[in-house]
Amino acid sequence: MPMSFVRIAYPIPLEETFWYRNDTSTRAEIGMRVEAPLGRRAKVVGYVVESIDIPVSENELNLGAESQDESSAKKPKLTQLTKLAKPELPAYLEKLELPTDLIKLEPSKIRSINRVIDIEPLFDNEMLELGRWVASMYHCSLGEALSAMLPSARRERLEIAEQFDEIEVSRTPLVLTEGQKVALDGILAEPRGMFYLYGPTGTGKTEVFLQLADATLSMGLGVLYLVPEIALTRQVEQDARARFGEQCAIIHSRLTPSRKLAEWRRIAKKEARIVIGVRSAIFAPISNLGLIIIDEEHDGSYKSGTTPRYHARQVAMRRANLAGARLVMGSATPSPEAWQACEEGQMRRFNLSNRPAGGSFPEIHVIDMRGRHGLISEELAEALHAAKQAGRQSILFLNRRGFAHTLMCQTCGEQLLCKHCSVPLTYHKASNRLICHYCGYHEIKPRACPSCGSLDLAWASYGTERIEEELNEGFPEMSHARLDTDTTNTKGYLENTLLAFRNGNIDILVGTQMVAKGLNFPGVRVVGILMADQGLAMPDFRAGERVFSLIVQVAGRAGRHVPDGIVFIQTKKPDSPIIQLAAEGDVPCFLERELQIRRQLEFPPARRLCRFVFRSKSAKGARNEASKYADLARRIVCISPFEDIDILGPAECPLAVVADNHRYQLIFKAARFSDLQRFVKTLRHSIEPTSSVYIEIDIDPVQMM
DNA sequence: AGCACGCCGACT
DNA sequence: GTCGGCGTGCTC
Repeated sequence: MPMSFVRIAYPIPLEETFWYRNDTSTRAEIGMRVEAPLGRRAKVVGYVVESIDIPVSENELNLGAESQDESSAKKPKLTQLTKLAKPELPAYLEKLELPTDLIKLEPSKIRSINRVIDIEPLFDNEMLELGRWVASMYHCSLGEALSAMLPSARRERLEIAEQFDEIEVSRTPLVLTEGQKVALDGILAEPRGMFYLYGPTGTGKTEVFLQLADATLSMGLGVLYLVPEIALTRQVEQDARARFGEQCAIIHSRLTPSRKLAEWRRIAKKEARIVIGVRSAIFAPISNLGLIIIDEEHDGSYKSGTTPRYHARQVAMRRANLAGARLVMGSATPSPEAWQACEEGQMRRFNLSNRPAGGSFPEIHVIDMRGRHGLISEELAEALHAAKQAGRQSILFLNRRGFAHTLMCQTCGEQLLCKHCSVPLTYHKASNRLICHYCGYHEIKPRACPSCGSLDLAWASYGTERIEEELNEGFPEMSHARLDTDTTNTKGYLENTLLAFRNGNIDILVGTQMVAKGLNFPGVRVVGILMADQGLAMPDFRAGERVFSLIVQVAGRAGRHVPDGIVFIQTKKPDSPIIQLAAEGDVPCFLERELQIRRQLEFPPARRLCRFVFRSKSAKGARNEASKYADLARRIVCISPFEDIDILGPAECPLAVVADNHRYQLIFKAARFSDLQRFVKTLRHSIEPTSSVYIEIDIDPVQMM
């Protein structure tokens, strides 16, 4: 009986793959899942990534083996796989090239798989290749990459959607504006390539996307339409089904694993030719891909927060390139990365400026909160009352993603920044020190503000609860409701609150990010952005980018259905260019400024980053391991041709302890991405990791917490 | 990752 | 004296 071996990749943080005998009654094939024993575990699910058939039986093979004495005869007959390479063997066997790691293996160690799980392969060659690329790109095992590509994607850390969806999809094609037409024709004129639709909310990007999808489908090609992680997708789902019918598959986080798998199967069977989905849908097994769309390209949910920490935009570029498909992304607030790619000509940009529906942009006021106490200014309070009297509603938005332990001068709004990294320093009360979480720089907390001399240095932490208190005291005649991830965990709360607000039963809606993109309430007149600068206090070079896009998104939404909308941006940093440019809605100017700063400080996209996080139950263990890597990294940089690698740290992570794990980080910077990748691989292969310290590797990190 | 082996603390 | 803490090592 001929022999067959399969190479199995497991979704565990081990780079190695494992060989098994493929001798179950139903044979395992490449791309299938199998259940096999691994170490002390009786059954682990893995993926078949290679298969070898040897057209001789073990007995035949063993003829040449010197197995006189009992001990070796007792071993399984397959003693010498190496013999296959010997010239005495028949010619057809000589040609057989066995994988070297299989030959080296002691045959008695090769176990058999328990069972084959799938009837047909889940991955074809193309998808396996993509898996290999993901593994290499994001420094994880092949099994981890493949696992992330499957819909059932084990526990894909339940992400709480931070926004609810109001993407409006018209059920029938609409007449395009001139700008939309130019974009559509321009994109269709090129058989492939990357394109960007830039335009404020309401300028009709979605309609262009949909007509592109229509055109692609009618050519018999598949379409992938990525949208941000969203809480309420019913609307998109219905509209998309109405427009594309049964050939449309929808993948979002609220689907049960079994429904996700069902949708996935429909795609694999070519029953669905257009997939609308969140980040992980970038791995949907669509054949003959002709178009990938990334809506709200700047959105952070496109970056995975768990291994492999892939960015859907980057995977999309790879897939589009391999398939010869078009890649079209769009946003009102493009990421600096995408903007730069447009400027450099890697991507062709189309600007949309006219609102087809004829909405108007709201009146925007920046309110200086310096020297004031409380969360709601007199100006805003007055507007809230006026809105109530006019029978209209208000939304108070709080950017709670502020970092509570950042020191700020209460008089002038000055923030204490690291001299080397220009990110806010974090105050550690115990040591009375200000620490930089990028490079580890620290200083004693100054008594007075270095800018204005004020002694009123403090860190502020306000939440949505605090606003509610203030509303209870100052606005007893108005009803209000709070919407954030704390309150929406209760089932039905989100839906009920939204309904009540829409029906006008609530005067003021208080919320975090969640309300930022769901402001399509016709009754809303006043939008208050409280502590608009709070997000700037994050020890993260992307803080400005986030604050900016949030304000612009909020303001842009307000003008859509509210002809007389008023937006109040309350801030202690009214002079901040970020706040000012956001208030003016000057996106190109912001991005040019931001790109210049990034070049000066050598942050992305001017340079590429890789972040290592070392976590361990013991702080010492994590710190030592981080130092060990840092030392080695510095030595490698000295002796190897990795001249332009910068090493920051080790430093404690901004979130130093998570779930009893102490965390330290190292950041590597390089001008050339290929250098960074080679460096990271060299570093990892020249060190013996300590098993009690877990290392997370993040290429192009987005969240640095 | 997960599972067992192995060597130091407070207990029937 | 034992039960059990989780540090350490291994997985075809």
